[in-house]
Amino acid sequence: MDETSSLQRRPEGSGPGPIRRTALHDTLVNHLRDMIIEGDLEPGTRLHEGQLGEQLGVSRTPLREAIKYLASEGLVELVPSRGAVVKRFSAKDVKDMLTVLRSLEELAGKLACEVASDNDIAGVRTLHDEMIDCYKAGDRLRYYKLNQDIHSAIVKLSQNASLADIHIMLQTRLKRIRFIGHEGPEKWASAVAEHEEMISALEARDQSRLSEVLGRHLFNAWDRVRDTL
Amino acid sequence: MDETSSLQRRPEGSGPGPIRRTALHDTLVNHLRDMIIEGDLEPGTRLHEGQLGEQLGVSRTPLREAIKYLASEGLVELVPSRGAVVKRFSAKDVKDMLTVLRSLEELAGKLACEVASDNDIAGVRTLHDEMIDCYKAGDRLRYYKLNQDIHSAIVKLSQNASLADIHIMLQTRLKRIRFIGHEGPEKWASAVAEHEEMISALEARDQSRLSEVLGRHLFNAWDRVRDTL
DNA sequence: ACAAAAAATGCTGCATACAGAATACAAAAG
DNA sequence: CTTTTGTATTCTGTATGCAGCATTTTTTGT
Repeated sequence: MDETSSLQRRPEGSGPGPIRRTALHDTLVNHLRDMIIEGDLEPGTRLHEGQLGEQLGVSRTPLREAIKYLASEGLVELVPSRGAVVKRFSAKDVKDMLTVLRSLEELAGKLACEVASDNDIAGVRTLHDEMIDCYKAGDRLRYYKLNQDIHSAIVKLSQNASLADIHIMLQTRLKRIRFIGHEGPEKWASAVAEHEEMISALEARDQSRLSEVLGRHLFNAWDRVRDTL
Repeated sequence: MDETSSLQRRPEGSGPGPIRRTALHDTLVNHLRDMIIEGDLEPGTRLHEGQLGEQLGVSRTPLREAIKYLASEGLVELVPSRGAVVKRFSAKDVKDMLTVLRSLEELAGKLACEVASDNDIAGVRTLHDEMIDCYKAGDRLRYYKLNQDIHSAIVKLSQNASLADIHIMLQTRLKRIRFIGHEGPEKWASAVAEHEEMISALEARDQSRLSEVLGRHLFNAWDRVRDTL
């Protein structure tokens, strides 16, 4: 039982932490989500309850609950009497998602310009500067993460919970795809340029310009991955 | 065991149906969703596994799975060690949802004008005419349902699966609210007028006009329910 | 009589057990 | 050699049982 690592209820006094230990359900959901996003579970793969449960050191019951949760999130598909399989997205699916995402980010941009505080905007600027550093240093992984953080941050500035929810959901579904699409240097440069524009538009609280840039940015993103599908 | 009706696995040869009988999971999810929407389970209510399960004639396991599914849908909230409670939406939450919904419907309108076939548009017209009949007959319940159907139909015309998904999700969350907001005659009339405009814009494939009407329609919808919160 | 501690109750969280469906395999017939 | 049918295995779907946490009630001390 040495290989069945890391997911079961924390054994003992795990630190003096009065920190509310995250429920197993959440842990499982996050873990499975990551496995799907990172490709450990490829699209079309059947989620084998017995095997997967043993592998994670959890019994079938909480595992099934987590799977149902993910099904509602749209990451896996439930087939009656046959369990769950990792959902496969077609090129059109991806394009459709990006279309919606674009619309949502345009909305978020407009709202953010209206309601965000100067302080919040400064926070985004900080993220942006960090990201630029990563770009210069060629640190793709951290760049990628900060990139996403910035988009999420702008959405948060809109102070619309529902918008943020859906945005995260779509981002999650798309993460798998973007994980693949590693664009070349020239496209990367243009993406960075778009980000520069975004920030300055945000700081100027220029609704239409920010909205336009966000839209263009995502449109280009589609252009960057369309071939890889 | 006479009162525990109707949800357990179909007893026997239930018809000669080669129809794939819906899995219990789906049935449960739909049932619980309806109970929440229709107010059988009010916001803040704890979903008592034992009691609820007995009431529905199902054991706790599938019930818990259904609850997790609904949690991901955003209808209930999971509280660690305390089960699930029906989520309560604040006035701002509703406004935020309507803001997003508006943006999505505007997008759907634009797309629909581009890609929908004449046939599909005719189908929406049919629904519309039916709805008008209900309006004239004062049949609020059917009017309400057709109203929603029309909006969903327009979204479907956009042929964007992701858009449709999210739209349904938001509509579901809002159903509870709309269930309450019974507007007066004058507001009802204006809503009908807006629908007239929608249809004619759609038939003319006038993107910007359709988009504008859809947006205005939802804005007014907010105006209609804002006091009731 | 009031406050604090301790016991008791009820519910959730997880694991296990059992039944039914689907699939894979094997044997037999064409 | 192919096809079909019967059987065996495997996995899902559901029920039940047990342990731990939360809350409420009771008891005890001042």
